[in-house]
Amino acid sequence: MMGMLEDSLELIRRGAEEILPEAELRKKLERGRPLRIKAGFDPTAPDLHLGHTVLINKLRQFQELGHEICFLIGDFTGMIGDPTGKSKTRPPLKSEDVARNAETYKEQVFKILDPERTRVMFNSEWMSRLEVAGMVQLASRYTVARMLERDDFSRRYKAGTPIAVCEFLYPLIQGWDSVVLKADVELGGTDQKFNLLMGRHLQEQEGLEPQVILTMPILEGLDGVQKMSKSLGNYIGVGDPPDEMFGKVMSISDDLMWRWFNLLSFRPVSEIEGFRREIDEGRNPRDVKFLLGKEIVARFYGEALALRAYETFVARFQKGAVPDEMPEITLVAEAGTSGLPIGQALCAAGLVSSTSEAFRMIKQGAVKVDGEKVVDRALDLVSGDSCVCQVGKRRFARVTVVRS
RNA sequence: GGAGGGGUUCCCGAGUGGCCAAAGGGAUCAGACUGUAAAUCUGACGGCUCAGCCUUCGGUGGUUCGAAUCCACCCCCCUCCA
Repeated sequence: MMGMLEDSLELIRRGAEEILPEAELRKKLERGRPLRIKAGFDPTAPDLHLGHTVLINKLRQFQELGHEICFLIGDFTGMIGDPTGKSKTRPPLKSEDVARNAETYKEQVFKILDPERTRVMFNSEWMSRLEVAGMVQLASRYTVARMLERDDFSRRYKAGTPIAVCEFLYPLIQGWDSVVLKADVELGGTDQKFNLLMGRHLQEQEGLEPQVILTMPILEGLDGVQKMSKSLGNYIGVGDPPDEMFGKVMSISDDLMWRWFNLLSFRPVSEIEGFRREIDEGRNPRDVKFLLGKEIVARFYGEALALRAYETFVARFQKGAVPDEMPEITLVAEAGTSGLPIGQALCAAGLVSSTSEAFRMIKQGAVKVDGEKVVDRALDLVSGDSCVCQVGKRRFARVTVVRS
């Protein structure tokens, strides 16, 4: 029995940044009862991405250890917008946006979690009943000075960027969720630490046993610098098609690859260290990145599709093949003309954002039609013909021009 | 409530009457080199019917041959005082 406890703690610790206080977690585990594990998600992003999965994978581990997961969707807090890590106030979301986003969360999270052992909840359920008086009372539980201790609040305050008063409510509400749920453990990113601790504070005030907090590192996005997020466009969505998912993994830097291995791979730590040694001894890092790409695609699509994504990648980029699948676009030439000017065609096909950009790309030798570099910006795509248009290495479309 | 400072192209940030589609940096995109890496180098980076033309400098009016630059009012942000 003791051995099992140690094994559980070992698993829980893997990848975690901090467990506060770890002694309390041990005590809770020793009781041998399933714990209520809470994790809150802001319904601002319409799609889950790999950054979210760092935390969700951890939830799943708890689940496998027999604990109960509260997957809390902050549909109420979403109306405020979590200020964490932002340099400026986020515009409040419309309630219909929140609802729609929440639905996609719910659908996607079960790609990883076991629905049987997951309670999906919305904090509007109790928050909308709190009313203004309750809100005021909640707001009286904490002082402005202590609020300003929070990292990003103090930074923004000092830097002179605005902080909306309602942003102070965010941590309070998140903490109150823990009170309502009687959470034993709350998980969050490291940037959530303040909010998670607020839960402890409020639970204690309410005479409850305070929750243990567990923070997970924030996953950097494709750029390797900023945290992965939809709004920064540096993400891999769990719903991305296999080829795209694989390609995006391959585009990360070698340094970032290790970070991703650390936080996303289920491989034993020793195996990952082995890869490092092999690369030091001359193995091409690309080949190790292939393994990471396959593992991640396989997690969402299975081994077979992962293998195919890999093969497609090799064919496409190592052998320079034109992709099998690309958007098929039909464009209409103006009446009385024999075709469509290349600039307009590329723009209409969505390969460039303006005809100005099209001309620029042509000038820079980035445009190919049926594999041939375009040098003449006056070129027309002839009506009735179908051709493969390419801008740069990655943007393709099969364009057919028809007479109006 | 009072005093002062400020809002410039995706971001930061120069520009204080014509030489401004607006310096510089970042981001981004393309080309070269590669491993669709990273780093580096080169170039581009408002739009269009593209050697020309049209629309931008918080908003609305005004002065002027001409305004991002001057004036008036309005909106927003910051700082200090209360």
